[in-house]
Amino acid sequence: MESLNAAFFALSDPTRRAILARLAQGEATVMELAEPFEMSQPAISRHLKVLEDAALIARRVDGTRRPCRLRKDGMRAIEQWLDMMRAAFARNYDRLDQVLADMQPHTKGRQTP
Amino acid sequence: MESLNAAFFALSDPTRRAILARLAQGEATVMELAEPFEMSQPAISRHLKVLEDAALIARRVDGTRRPCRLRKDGMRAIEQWLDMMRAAFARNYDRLDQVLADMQPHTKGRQTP
DNA sequence: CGACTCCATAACTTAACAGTTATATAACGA
DNA sequence: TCGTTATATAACTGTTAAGTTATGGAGTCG
Repeated sequence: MESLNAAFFALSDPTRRAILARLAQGEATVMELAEPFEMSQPAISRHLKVLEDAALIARRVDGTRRPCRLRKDGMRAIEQWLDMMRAAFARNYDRLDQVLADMQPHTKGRQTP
Repeated sequence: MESLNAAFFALSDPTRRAILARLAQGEATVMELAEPFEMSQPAISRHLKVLEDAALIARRVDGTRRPCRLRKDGMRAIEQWLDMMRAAFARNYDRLDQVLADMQPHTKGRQTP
């Protein structure tokens, strides 16, 4: 899925995640979103474009402003992928020995003399 | 927060997601993981390193092989972030009037105090 | 030992990203 | 109309990513 690439990539940036967290509380304009960051407005505009292309936000037109709001499509795509992974994992993970193997702190394996 | 960067970034690549899907079915060596892809072995090794740094996989030592398996830490971090977002969103989005207001670009007046 | 397998690392190239400043557009307010 | 605000876009720069080939080490097996 091509859309997963964009969605996961968009979420890999802390500024963009912060923008999404802000938008979870409701609509906000570009300037309002930019305000908390030590970053130029064009930089924020580009982050917003990344989020929009990932179907994580949508914008509407209000005069000279472009209020942004969350869009759930991108999130849903991610959740579906996670569900799929979880299911596949659970299906093959019933074996207790593998569960136990997973619990060990990441092995360093010292076979080297 | 820092780990979310790495985890989301790791998942933004389709090759890496395919590797994870393969690992959901059980352990696999580097060569086994590389086999389905039209890509050199070093490329796969680097993808594996990205996944490992993101706490999405772990490797163990078995002779000359390095079998990889899924690790749930990275996934869990992502799920927690998604839960947090979902909660924040639901908290501010339950009110139907806001949903409706959000749908209609009705207001054009400024609220500037 | 010597050849072969498994894997990692280095060096390199190409492309994409994240930020900047400067500027353009469009709506608003006076 | 003119100045200001809100936003987008362009052009540029430094950084990082993803792939390649080449190579080397470590373990296995004849």
